[in-house]
Amino acid sequence: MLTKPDGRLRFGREADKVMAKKRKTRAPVQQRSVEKKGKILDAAYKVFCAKGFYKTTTVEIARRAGVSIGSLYSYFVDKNDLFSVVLDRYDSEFDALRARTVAPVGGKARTPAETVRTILTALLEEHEASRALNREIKMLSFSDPAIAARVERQAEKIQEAVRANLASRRGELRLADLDAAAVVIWKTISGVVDCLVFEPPVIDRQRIIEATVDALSAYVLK
Amino acid sequence: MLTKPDGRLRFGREADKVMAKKRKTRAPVQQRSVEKKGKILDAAYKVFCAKGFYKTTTVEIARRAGVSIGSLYSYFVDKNDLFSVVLDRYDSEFDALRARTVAPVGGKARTPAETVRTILTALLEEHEASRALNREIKMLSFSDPAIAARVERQAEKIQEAVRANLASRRGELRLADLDAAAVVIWKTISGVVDCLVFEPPVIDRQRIIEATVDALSAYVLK
Amino acid sequence: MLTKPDGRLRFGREADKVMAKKRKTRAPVQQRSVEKKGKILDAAYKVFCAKGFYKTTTVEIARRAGVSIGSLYSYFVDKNDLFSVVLDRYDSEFDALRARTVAPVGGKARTPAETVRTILTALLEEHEASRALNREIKMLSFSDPAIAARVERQAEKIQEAVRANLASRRGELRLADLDAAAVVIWKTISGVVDCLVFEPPVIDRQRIIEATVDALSAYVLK
Amino acid sequence: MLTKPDGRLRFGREADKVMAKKRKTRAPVQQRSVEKKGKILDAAYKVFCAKGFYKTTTVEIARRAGVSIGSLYSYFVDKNDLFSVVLDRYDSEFDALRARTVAPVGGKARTPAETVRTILTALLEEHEASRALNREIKMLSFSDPAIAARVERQAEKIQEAVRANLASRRGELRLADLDAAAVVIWKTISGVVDCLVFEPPVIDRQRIIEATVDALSAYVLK
DNA sequence: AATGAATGAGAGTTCATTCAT
DNA sequence: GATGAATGAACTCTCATTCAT
Repeated sequence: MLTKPDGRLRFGREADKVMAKKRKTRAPVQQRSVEKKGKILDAAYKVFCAKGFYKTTTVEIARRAGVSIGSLYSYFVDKNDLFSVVLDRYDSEFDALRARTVAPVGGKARTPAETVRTILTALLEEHEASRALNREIKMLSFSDPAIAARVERQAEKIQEAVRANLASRRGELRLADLDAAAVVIWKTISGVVDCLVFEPPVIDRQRIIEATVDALSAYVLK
Repeated sequence: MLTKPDGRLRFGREADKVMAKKRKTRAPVQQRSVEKKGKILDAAYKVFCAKGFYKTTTVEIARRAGVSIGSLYSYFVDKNDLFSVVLDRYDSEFDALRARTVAPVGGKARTPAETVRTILTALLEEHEASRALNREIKMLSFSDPAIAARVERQAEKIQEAVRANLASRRGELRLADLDAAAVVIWKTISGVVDCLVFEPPVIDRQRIIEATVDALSAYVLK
Repeated sequence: MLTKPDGRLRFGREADKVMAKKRKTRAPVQQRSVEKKGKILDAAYKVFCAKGFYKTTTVEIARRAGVSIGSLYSYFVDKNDLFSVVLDRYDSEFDALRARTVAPVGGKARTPAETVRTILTALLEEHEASRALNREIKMLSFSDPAIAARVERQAEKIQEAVRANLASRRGELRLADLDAAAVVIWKTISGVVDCLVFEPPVIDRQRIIEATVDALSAYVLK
Repeated sequence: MLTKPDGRLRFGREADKVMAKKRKTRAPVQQRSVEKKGKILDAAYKVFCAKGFYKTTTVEIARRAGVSIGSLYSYFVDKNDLFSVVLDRYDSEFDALRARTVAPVGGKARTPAETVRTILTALLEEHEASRALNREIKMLSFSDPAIAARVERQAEKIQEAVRANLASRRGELRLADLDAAAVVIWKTISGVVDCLVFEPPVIDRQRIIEATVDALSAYVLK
C-alpha cells in the first residue's frame, strides 16, 4: 500500500507506521522495572484525575513519575495505551470491591436494607478514594466509544450481581420484573453515589443514605 | 478562580492562562448580526455534540456556520465562551421543559405515579433530541468545574421543583425527610434516563419506565 | 474500527486520524498565496537538495522560506507531501526538456550524432541546474518505492522518446532490436551525464562527450 | 571536514556534532569476539539492506545479531562507524570480483565482446546478490560525500582496469581517446547493470545484454 | 565483559487566536 | 465589518547513545 486514500505518495517515516503499529514495550520482569511501571501508572493516575485526559501531557506524567519521557514510552505504546492500563488497573479494584459487597449474600441472609447500606458505603468509599479518576472515566466515556464500552462492561457486571442478589431472596419481595428492578435499583444507588461524591453537599450525607435505604426497602419488600 | 473578571466561565486550555484579556465582542443589534450569531451557535451545537469539546476546532465551527473564523471571534471571546453560550441556550430549553413537567402540579392534583411518568417521558424526549450535547456536558462537567457548576445549578432547580411537588402533597406521603427524598427521587429519575438514553438497551424501555414508576410510588406513598 | 490490530483500544487523537487523513490544504488562488507556496517550494527544494530528505526538517524549510511552520502546513499536508510536490515541479521541467531535445525529430532529420549531442548537452545543463535534487531523488528512489515509481515513469517516457527517434530513422541504422537499443542508448547517455555531473572531473568533459557521440554513432549507424 | 580525526567517515546525524569523541572500541582478538563482531556485521548488512540507513535502528541490528546493544557499541563507535565497516567488507568482495573479471585479460586474448559479456555477467551476479546494499550505497552516496568518495574510489579502480584492458589490445581498436573511451564503456556497462538489477524488467534481460555487447563491440572494433 | 533500562534532544504536526487587507 | 492567511507555543513520540549493575 504505497499510495494514500487520496492518491498521494506514502514514504519516509510514515511508510513505516503503515506496516507496523505493533511495538515492543518492555514487559517488566525485573524488580526495578515493575516498580518503575508502577510509578508511572501512579503518576498517570494522579495527573489524569487532576487534569483530564486531554489536558494531561505525557511529559508531565513522566516528570511526576520521576522518569524520562523515553522510559515512559518504553513501557507504554502511547498515551492511549497508558490511559487504558490505568483503567484496567482501576477496573480490577472495582471488581474486588463488587466481590466484597454486592455479590456475597450467600451465607447470611442480609436484609435488603443492610445490603443497600453495604453497597452504598463501599461505593462511596471507593469513589472518594478515586473520585477524580471516576470523573475522567465518565468524561471520556461520553466522547469515546472504547471507554464507554469499558464502563458498560463494568455496569453490566454490577447489574447482574444485583439481579442475582434479588433472585436469591425472591420470596420476600414484591417485585414482578426482576430484571427491570435490578436496573432501577442500580441506577438509584449509582446516581446517589455520584451525587454524594461529585456534587457539593447540600444536604447531610447520612440523611441521603437513609432516604436511599428507605426508598429501596419500600420498593422491594412486600 | 474559575470565573473570569467578566463573569464568563473559564475552562479548556485558557483556564491555564493567568491573565484574562479583555475583548469587545459585538452585541448583535442588527438583524444580520443576530442571524449570524444564531448560525454560529447552531453550528457549534452540532459540532460540539458530534465531536466533543476538545476534538472540535473553531475553524470547523466557522466553516459549518458559513462564516469566517474572524467573524466567529467577533461574536465570541474564545472557544470556551462559545461553548458557554451554547450551554446557556440549552439551559433555557431545559428550564422550559422543567416548567412544563415537574412544576405545574398546582391546579390538577396528579398522582405521584403520573408525575413520575410525565417527568420521565419529557426528559427522555428532551435527551433524545440532544443526546450528544448532554453527553458533552456530562463529559466536561467531570473535568471542568465551571461546567460542573452549571450542571449543578440546573440540578438544584429540578431538585427544588421536585421538593415543592412533594411538599404540595405532603398529606398523602409516608416521607419523613422531604429534602433527602427529593434528592433520591431525582437521582433515580435522572439515572434511569441516562441509562435509557446513553446505554445500549438491554431491557425493554417500557419495562424500565414501569419499574421506576412502581419504585417511586412505593417509596413515597403511605 | 475501535480496536487496534493488537486489540488495544483506540481513542483520543489517534481515533481521529483513523477516519480522516484527507485534509484541506489551501489551494492558493490569490496572488499572495501563490507566491508563498512558491517560496516554500523554493526553500524546500534548496534544503532537500542540500541535506537530503531525512536530514531536512520542516521547521528549517519554513524558516528559509520566511514563513511560519503553521503556514507551511497549511499548504502541504505533511513533509512527504511537500517533497512530493517538489518532485512534481521538477518532473514538469524535465518533461519540457525532453520535449525540446529527444522528441522533436519531426521536421529536420538530425543525424544520430547531432541528436546525441543535443540530448547530452541539454541534460547536462539541466542536471547542473538541479544537481542536488537529482541526487536526492536518486537517493530516495533507492529506499522508497513511491519515489522509485516516479523515477521509473520518467525513465520510461525518455526511453519511449528515444525508441521513437530511432524508429523514425530506421533505414539508416544497423540495429536489429530497437527496444533493447533504446535501453542501451539511454543508459549510456544517462550514465555519462551522471558521471559528468556528480563525479569529480578526471578527464576533460568535452572529450567524454565526443567519445559518447562517437560510441553511439558507431553503434547505430550502418 | 568529512573524515574524523581517526580517519573514520562522518555522516548521518553525527556529522553535525562538532566534537568527536574518542572511544576505545575493542579490537577483537579472542575467538569469541571475532565471531561476535562478525554476527553484528552480518545482521547490520541485512537490516541496512532491507530498510536503508535512516530507517535502521541500532537496537534492531543488535537484536538481530543476538547481542546486546551495549556489546554493539563496544565494537563500533557509532551507527556510522558500523555502516562504514559494512561497506569496507563489501568493498573487499567487490575488489575480489573485479580481480576475477575485468583485470585478468592477460593470458588468453579475449575478444572485446567476450570481455564485455564476462564483466556484465559477473556484475549482474554480484549486484543481484547484494542488490539492497548497492541500493543503499547509491542512496547514501547521493547525500553523503564520505560515502560518495568510497563509491568514487571503486569506480576509479574499475575504470583503470577497463583502460588497461583496452590498452592491451590497442592494435585491434579504432579508438582515439582511450581514457574517454574507458569512461564511456564503463558508464554504459554500469548503467545497463543498474537498469537490469534495479528497474522492473520491461524487456527481456538477454536482449539487453546482447544489445550492450553489440554496442560496445561496434564502438571499439575497427 | 556484558547487559539493556534509561536518557532527552529533537522531529513532525496541530490549532486557538490575531491582524493586515 | 468581514476575511482567512499567518502565527508559534505546545504536544506526542523516536532513537542514538550511555552507564549503573
